[in-house]
Formats: sequence, structure tokens, C-alpha cells
Amino acid sequence: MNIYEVAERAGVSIATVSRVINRSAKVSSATRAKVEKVLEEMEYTPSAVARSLATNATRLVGILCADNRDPAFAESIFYAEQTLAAEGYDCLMGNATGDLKQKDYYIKGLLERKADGVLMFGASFEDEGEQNLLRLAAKRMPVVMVASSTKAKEVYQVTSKEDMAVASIVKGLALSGHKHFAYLYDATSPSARIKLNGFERGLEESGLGGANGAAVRVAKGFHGGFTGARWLIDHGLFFTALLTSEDALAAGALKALIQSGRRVPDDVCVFGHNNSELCLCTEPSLSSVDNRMEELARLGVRTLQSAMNSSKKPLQVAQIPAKIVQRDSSVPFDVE
Amino acid sequence: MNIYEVAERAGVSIATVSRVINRSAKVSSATRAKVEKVLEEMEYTPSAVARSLATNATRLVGILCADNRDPAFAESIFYAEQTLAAEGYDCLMGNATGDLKQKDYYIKGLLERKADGVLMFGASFEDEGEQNLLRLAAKRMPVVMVASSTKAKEVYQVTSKEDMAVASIVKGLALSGHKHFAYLYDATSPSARIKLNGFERGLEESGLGGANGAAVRVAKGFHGGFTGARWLIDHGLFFTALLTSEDALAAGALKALIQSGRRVPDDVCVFGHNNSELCLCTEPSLSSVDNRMEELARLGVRTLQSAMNSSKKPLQVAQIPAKIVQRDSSVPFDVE
DNA sequence: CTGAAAGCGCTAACAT
DNA sequence: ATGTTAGCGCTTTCAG
Repeated sequence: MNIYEVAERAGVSIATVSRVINRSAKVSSATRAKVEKVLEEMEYTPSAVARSLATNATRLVGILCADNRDPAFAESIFYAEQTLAAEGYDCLMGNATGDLKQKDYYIKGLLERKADGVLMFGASFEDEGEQNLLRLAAKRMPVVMVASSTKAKEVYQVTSKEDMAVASIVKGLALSGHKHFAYLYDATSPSARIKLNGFERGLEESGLGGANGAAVRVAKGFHGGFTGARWLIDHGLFFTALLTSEDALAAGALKALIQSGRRVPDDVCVFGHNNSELCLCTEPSLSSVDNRMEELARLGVRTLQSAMNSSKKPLQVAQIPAKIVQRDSSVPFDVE
Repeated sequence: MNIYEVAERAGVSIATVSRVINRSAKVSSATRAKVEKVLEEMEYTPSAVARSLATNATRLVGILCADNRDPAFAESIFYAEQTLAAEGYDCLMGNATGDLKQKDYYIKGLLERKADGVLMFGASFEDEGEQNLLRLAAKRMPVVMVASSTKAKEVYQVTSKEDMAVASIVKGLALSGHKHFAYLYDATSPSARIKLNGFERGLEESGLGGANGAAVRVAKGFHGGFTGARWLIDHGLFFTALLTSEDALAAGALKALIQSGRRVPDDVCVFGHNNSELCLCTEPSLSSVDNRMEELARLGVRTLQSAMNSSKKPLQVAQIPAKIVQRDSSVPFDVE
């Protein structure tokens, strides 16, 4: 059921068939009707692959993300997918959580499939090998990284200043009299490191030494937060403020703290990160930092779109401020 | 940078280049080396679209889902994507949340792109038009529906008996003496309706009339659950057991109940649905029904794989039992 | 072991 | 307005 069979059955040339399919040129309404009838009858479906080969254009964009299960990324992917679909782009999705080999697989795949562009959510490209891969990709199609950064300057980047927000929280709490901080994080990705940096910078800028802040790497999710907080408690570490790199971590920590008799926020203030719906569900509700993923996703998609239309090159790097959301797990303070 | 340029630079024919690229046939190690060197130098990337046209095979599978933001679907997508990627399949993802037109867009797209198969998560195809679409798709590639059902019997289906679990909860609670039930749901999709049916069947089979169970449609998420429960309370509806179609709904309801002075589980037992991580985060922790999405996803992927390899046709329809998970938001009872 | 040549299904000049 | 034809980049007989 290709264009030839249609042409034959309709008694016209393949060019004409192609024309009616694509509305590309004038076709007399008589032949048009004739062809369309055959199209219907045969349940003809054009071959996108043949078309792509002929036109050298796929309407395909890659969505590479660190983990589509992360609610923030899921939200971004959803938005990106729906927006791009509305413009007739299809999304090839991949989770590049792992090592270089995995990233290589996805990037090469997109290159081979001649994708029109890539949108990355939280995918980290740190070392030399990864950056080279990124450059290779950027040479052939626009690459937009959302919520993660890289030294490779060939790619577009949009991030929010989460580290500033974290630092601001520490400073705000310090001004309120807090002197002993703890930080729970679950990954060592660049963006995770950036948040951690914010924590440490906050301490420094508050005139507090490293001894005032314990940063502990824990397992992912509620369980990681729970056991992490238990560990802190069991080891007798004293802290009146607990920050985390993830809401689920904070939710777990919250449970552990309360089970151990701590009052939140009176004894210890707790902060999550990402401002997910989870924050509303805990008791007390969770203060968090809103990294404004929707904004980032929006900006990322727009950037990719204009880059693909190669109309005007947008900025290489964009940053928007993150927002601190104070709820019941912390005592209110002013943010400078 | 196509196969011709490579052939020329290496002083061989394109057939030979094709052979070394695909390791398809014997090539003397001398020429092989020569060709591979050129491949490297030119940073040659094969064209998947040309290859697909020639071989009539894309390694592409569609992942159509109701909403990739739903944690359960996100988990499934992740699993499916990683598993398929390991076998060299790329995933075209789409959210077919909406009307027929949207589903049509995705299905036709997959057909045009000559996808090798489709995996659907929670996507509903109810009415005549949608079912015809499904049939059209199934005629050309294997279609596997996970966590949703349809009357169209041309597609593979794997679901869990969530309705049975819901009914069992109602019956279990009824045996414990509960007489007044409420049910909060946020959608009218087939699978949502099935759950609701379970609720109603549970009442019936407990010898309770419809007057003993109020089913209310509410907005999505925590907020929907919160306002829904408030509505029930404000309207003076008495109930000692509250079931929901979603954990987030239950989380919201939980807050509202507790704020209004109800003790959970003493005054009212609350059940979520999906057994997400959220259940651990609430206070008290949330009882829920585990629809075993991971199992379903696993089964769905396996089904698709074997259907694509057309080795042996697996069963058309598979069902696995769902599990009731009792936590602190309900008083323990025995499940028959 | 290697090369020549015919397609895969479609688009896009270029004719008519 | 419609038809002819030459690719698009690759795979795959079929010869040699």
C-alpha cells in the first residue's frame, strides 16, 4: 500500500498522489477526489521514513532525562511533549541515568535517527568523554539542557539558581539564631553538587565554620531520608536545621525526627527541595525550594523551538531565580 | 558523510562499507581496518532512516500513556524504556490524555513511522471511534495495553484486579462493623470506573444499600482530596470509611479530616490507591491498594517483546491480583 | 572477499 | 494541472 499502488488504482501519477497527500500544489478537485477516494479505500498510510529520507527532515526531537520518575522531570517532560506534539514533533524519550555508555547510546541513536534537536532534563555531562559527546551532538542539532549544566558551551542551558536559594535558607536561619545545620543529599550529580555548594556557601557567608554543618549522603527517597535522619540522631549529631536535596528525603527525615520526639519546627526546622505535592501531604507541611521547573521547561522548549527554526539564536545560557517556599516545617524568617 | 564518501575515501565499494558497518559478512581484516579508519576520521554516523527504508524495520516502539506524570505510569515507563533500550529499541513517548483526535495523532504517527509496536499505559479507548483506531493499529503492529481495558479484542491486555481489591476493602470494613462509606474519585476513565464499580460491588455484597455509600467526583491531587473531604464534612455526610481512587486524593482528605477534628483511623478509616511513596509520608501513613504496576509493566513489556518477535502469540488478556496494603490510616482487618 | 546494481517509498525539480 | 525522473542513504541479491 504505497504511493505507486494508489497512483495505479487512481489512474494518475505518483506525483499527483504525493500532491494530494501533502496539499503541496494545485490539483484539480476532480482528480483530488478520485485520489482521496482510493486513499480511503486502501487505508493508505504514508511512510514517514521514506518521506524523511527524501526531505532530509524528521519531525523528531529527543527528550533525554536523568529519570522520568522524578516528579519535577515528569512534569517537564509532560509539558515538553504536549507542546512539541502540538507543533507536530514526536518525542523520543530516554533515561540517561547511568554511565557514559548509556548516554552515548541515546545521543548516537538520536544522531542516527536524524533528530531535529534534543531537550535534556537533569542529564549530567561532566567528564571529558561526556562533554565531547555533547559537542558531537551539538554539531548536528540544537541541544538544550534544562536543570543541569555543563562546561561545554556549545549547548543551550537553562537553569534556576537553586544554590542561591539553599544558601539563602541557611543564612536566613542563621540570622534567626540557628547554629547547627545538617544536610541530606542522595546523589552526586552536578546539580546535586551545586545545591550542596549552596548549603556550604550559606554556612560560610553566615560566618559559620564547616563544623556547624554536617552533609551526609543517603539513599534515595523516603527511606533514605528516614534512615539518614535516624543516623544523625543515633550518632548524637546536634542540629536545629535540616536541609535536604529532595522532598522525599525531607519527608522521611520528618518522620524519623518526630518519632524520636523532636518537635518540628520548634526543635528543628526542616526543608525539602523541589516543592512537590508531597510537601502538602506531610505533617507538618514541608517548607521547600521551588526550582520553578515549569518555568525552566517552558523556557527550554521555547529555546529549542527557536533554535530548530534557526530563526534567531537565543542566549546560550539562561538562569532564573529559584523560590523559597516556607510552610509549617520551619519557623518563618525573612529572605533578603 | 554518507556511505559513498566513505567508500570513495577508503577506495572500496559501498557494499563493503555497509558490510563493515553491519558486520554482516566476511571482510578481509585489511580492508576492514582501512574502512574503519575512514569511518573514524569522518565521524561517520549511519542514517537510521535510510536503513529503515531499506530493511523495512525501525527499532521503534511507541509508549502511549494517559499521563506520564502519574507516579505509577512514570515507574512503568521507566521500566519499559530501560528494558527496551537494552534490546536496542527506542521509545516514542506520547501523552494521550485527551480526545479521539489526540489519540488519532499518536497512533497515526506511530503507523507512519512504522513503529514495531505500541505499549499503552492507562490510555483508554472506549467509544466506537477509538476502538476502530485501536483495531487499525493492531492490524499493523502488536498493541499491548497495560492497566486499562477495551472491548477491542485485537490487542493484548494486562491489568490487575483493582476492583476486586477495592471491593474486598469495603467488605472487610463492613465485617468490622462499618456501615457508612464514602468514595472520592478524580476521573471517569474506564479504569476509574472499574474501581468505582468495585466500591459499589463491595457495598452490595456486604448487604449495604447505595445509601450507605456516597461516591463523589472531585478535582485531581491533594487539593481535590482536601476540598472533597471538606465538602463531605460540610454537607454533614456521615461516614466512617473513606476510599479514594488515588493516593494524593487520600492525602488531601486525610488533612481535611484531621483538621476537622476527626481521628484517623479511630473515627474514620482512609484508603488511598496505588500504594505510592506518598503513603509513607502522610501522618498517619496511608493504607492503599497496590495495583502492582511494576508487575504489570514487566508483563506488558514481555508480552510486547514476544509479540514483536512473533515467536509465539502470548495470551490476549492477562490479569493479576491487586494487593491490599494496610497501614496506619485504617484499623486492621482480615481480607478473605 | 568484493563490487555492481536494483530497490525501499517518497519528494521535488523539470517537463509537458 | 499532471507526468517523468532523479535522487535521499542504505541493504541485499547476484556476479565475479
